Amino acid sequence: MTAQHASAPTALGAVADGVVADALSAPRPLRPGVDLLREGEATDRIHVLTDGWAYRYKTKRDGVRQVVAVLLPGDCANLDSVAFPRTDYAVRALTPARIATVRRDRLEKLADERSDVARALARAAMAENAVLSQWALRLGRQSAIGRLAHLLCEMSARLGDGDAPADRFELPMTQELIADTIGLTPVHVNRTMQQLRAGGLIATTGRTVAVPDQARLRVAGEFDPAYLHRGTDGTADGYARSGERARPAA
Amino acid sequence: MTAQHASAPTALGAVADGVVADALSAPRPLRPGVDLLREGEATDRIHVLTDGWAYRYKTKRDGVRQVVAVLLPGDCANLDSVAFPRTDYAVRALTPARIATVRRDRLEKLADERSDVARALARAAMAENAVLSQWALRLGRQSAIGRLAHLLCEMSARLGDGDAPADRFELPMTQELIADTIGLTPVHVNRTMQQLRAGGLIATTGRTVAVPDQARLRVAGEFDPAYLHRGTDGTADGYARSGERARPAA
DNA sequence: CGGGTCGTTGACACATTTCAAGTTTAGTGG
DNA sequence: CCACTAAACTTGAAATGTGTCAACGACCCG
Repeated sequence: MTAQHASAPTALGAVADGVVADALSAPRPLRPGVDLLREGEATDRIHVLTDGWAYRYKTKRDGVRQVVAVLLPGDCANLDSVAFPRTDYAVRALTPARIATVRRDRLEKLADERSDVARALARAAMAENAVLSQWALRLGRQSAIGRLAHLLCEMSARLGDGDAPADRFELPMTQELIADTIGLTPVHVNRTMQQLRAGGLIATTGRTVAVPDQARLRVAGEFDPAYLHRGTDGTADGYARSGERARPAA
Repeated sequence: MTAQHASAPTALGAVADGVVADALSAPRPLRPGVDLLREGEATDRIHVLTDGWAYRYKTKRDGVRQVVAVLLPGDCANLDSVAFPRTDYAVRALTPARIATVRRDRLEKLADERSDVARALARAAMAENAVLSQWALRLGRQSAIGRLAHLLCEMSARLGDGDAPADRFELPMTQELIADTIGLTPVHVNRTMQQLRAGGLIATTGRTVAVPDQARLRVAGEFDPAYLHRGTDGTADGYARSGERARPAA
């Protein structure tokens, strides 16, 4: 990796990673709870999280929130600002974090000159798409316990190493934030979490989550990591899928 | 427009439109209820809907569905197949439809040669992202009546002309499909629809929906069309936003 | 030690689902 | 053009998952 500042590979993928990473500014620290971007705000920079956790969220006029992405180091906070300068979401640090940036015009120029950069941008956007679609399924059609299990599976997978999910990880999200992520009430998240604990699906100590049996948690959350697109990457995408088929057409 | 076959502009935007449209195959007809793509299937083609309606959906093992996109003429069925050959959703025709395709390798080549094509792909993916985020907010945090109103606003806006939403339009979706789109039960969609009718927010005759007062429906659905990114486009994005701000940090 | 955030509990309200009929509409063949 | 069928839409009553309200407890940090 030829990165100048960033300490983790970005979500842009191997090829374009070096090029873009070199263009990133030195990371700037951000305190927990502080907004990196506000809803409806215009920005001329693309922000990459290099350390810590952050999240992207949308707010209704009554103040109710929905988290639409949990960001880990390497993730891009506002990828779509490449195309649409004005964000329709806010981004907030969850833990102490560090943020590197590239100016949009610089990234546009890079994308113009190097097609692999442009394609990496497209690819990253499409990967986010897959995650958001999965969240839609979860929010629209899964029970409280299923949604929570699914979220925990996702975090475990993302925090894990390659294909191996983390069997034990720090989850700095408060129950309120989890609620805003899976579309529930904080109280109900609490109760649902107790169900998972009672069922032996997870164990918690402070903010550490332990997953004794990934398989069981995945069943509970109906989780299949394919949508995260973290496999042996490249353009080919090495997941064995079960050839499920849709309901016959009427 | 220099399109060879496609009769409508694609979602790729003005610049790349011509180039890509020229590469599209002649549209092939598709009967309602037939799957264009199945979940987990690999494909080497990008499909563009040229006529009719279609939808993208995901299915849980128990058969429960969630629609993750409603496709109108010009929309791309599987944009992300550019990066990930295997789709994690299915696509099905809702009305008699027609589909044009480009081979992935051909599109990749185009994207490599012409950075405006690559950027149009990225832009299209990011636009889908914005819609999916909005859907997440809707599914996670809106009441039944709000979700339905929001969906109707969205369809009205998309079917309208430029900035002007359609005050009257055909909605070929069954109540069951609407239910699968907004994460409700068909019965409840029915009842919710009656509420909207009773409140004078919509009027229906067969599958024609009339919206007597867009403003009122938009209030009910907490709808702001900005996320659709259909304004005076280009890279600059001409929406006036209200400078809302997030809740103070802590 | 004090104040605040976060987690936990209980009792209750309510939106939405479920189940189980009908009724209307649209399509098809005689 | 009518009879027949299946799909779509409606309706009602009862079950239930999740939300709401309100309080208390645990922990952390200054």
